[in-house]
Amino acid sequence: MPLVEEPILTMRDQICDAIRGEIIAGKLTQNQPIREQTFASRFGVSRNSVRDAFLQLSQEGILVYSPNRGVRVSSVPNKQDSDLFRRLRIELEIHCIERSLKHWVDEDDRKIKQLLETLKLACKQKDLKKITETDLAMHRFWVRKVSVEFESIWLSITVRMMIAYSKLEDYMQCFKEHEAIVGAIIRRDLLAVKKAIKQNIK
Amino acid sequence: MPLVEEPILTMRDQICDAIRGEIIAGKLTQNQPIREQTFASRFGVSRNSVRDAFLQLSQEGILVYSPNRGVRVSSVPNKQDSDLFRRLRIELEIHCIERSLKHWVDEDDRKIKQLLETLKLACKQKDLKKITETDLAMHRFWVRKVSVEFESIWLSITVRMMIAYSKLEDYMQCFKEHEAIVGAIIRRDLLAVKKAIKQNIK
DNA sequence: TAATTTAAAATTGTCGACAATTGAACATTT
DNA sequence: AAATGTTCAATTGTCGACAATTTTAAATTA
Repeated sequence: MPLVEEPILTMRDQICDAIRGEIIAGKLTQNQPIREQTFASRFGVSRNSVRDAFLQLSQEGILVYSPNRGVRVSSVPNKQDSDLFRRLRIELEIHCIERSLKHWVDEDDRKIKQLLETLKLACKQKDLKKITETDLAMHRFWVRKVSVEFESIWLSITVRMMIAYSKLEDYMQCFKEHEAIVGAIIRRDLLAVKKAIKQNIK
Repeated sequence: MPLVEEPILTMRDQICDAIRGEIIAGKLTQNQPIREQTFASRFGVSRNSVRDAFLQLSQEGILVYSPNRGVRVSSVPNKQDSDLFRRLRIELEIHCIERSLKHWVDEDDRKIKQLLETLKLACKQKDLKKITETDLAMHRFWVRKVSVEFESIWLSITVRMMIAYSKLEDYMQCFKEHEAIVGAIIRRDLLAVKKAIKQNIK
């Protein structure tokens, strides 16, 4: 039996992750309507399960829900909103990383290095879906380590900023930024972590 | 036809509002399990609609969801978390109020005064459910006026802080704080608004 | 032809039924 | 007696069917 229980991934969560990934990777374009049946068929489940996922993603903010009219991909935030999101996200992540470092163990080092390796590979291969997935997973790691309470707030802020992620140009830059964060974490250099986080979140 | 469309209140939203109200007013206690069938019967709808509401409230953070085990009322955040929530909420609300004041019309003055009157009455009557409802509605007013995008983020932060709202002791203090905010808004005195908001959110 | 009305198809909303899972009470084993 | 296994009731998860609503297309009218 594992010391720390792995979170159970429900069908809903799997569908959410898939749709979120496609949106962030730019496969589903802005304002494009998304049909329940389409995804029900794709995942081989009933519309009901897809509805649950749509509802969750709407609450998350990456989808916009209109009664009787379904959901569509949310629009990218304007500059003013983005700036606020950025400030909120930095404050949240720095808070989380500061707290999580207090209970950081070698196993965490291993996991975060592993994620960094995955990111490196994805950046080399210019695999946008993989890049966004891993990017999200890394940040999620230290947020979730503090509390699932923060995770949903953090996620709803972060996904909005990432809707336009597909416009990312310099892939290796993304890797370097995360390399800086991870390096600082491993050295337990909180100040450097903060600096690296601020440079990455923009 | 109205100039500004009133948002359609779905069955789900109505159920959410009801449950949220009961939690904030302390009728549903912390960690108490909440059954789908209970609320399905109460509202005279199928479990499915209640499930939707539970899911939304889980994403919002006021309920905690465990696969195959349903939902329970979330625990009140610890001091450290509360402090962060407070900072995030202040930053969010001040941002929203600053922006909404730019398009503020007399009709908005009227509406906000009306809400203040409702709050005053509720405080006098010591009607906790009404107080929390109106308090939430007032802040929601200027957040929603900016964008529904912010609303869900703001709500998920705010409801967590309000789980312990039922411990409120001095009712009239609550009214006075909001009177200060509304007064400053009507004078279009942004600095005073900020100050009043900071004093209220704690 | 353009605007309006009507009909249909597509889509979402709600329900009841049943399967899968959990938790609790009870029985069995060591 | 403590630990383990078993049964059963309660609860959640998933599905297909149909109702309600919206969208699209066609028909009608001016």
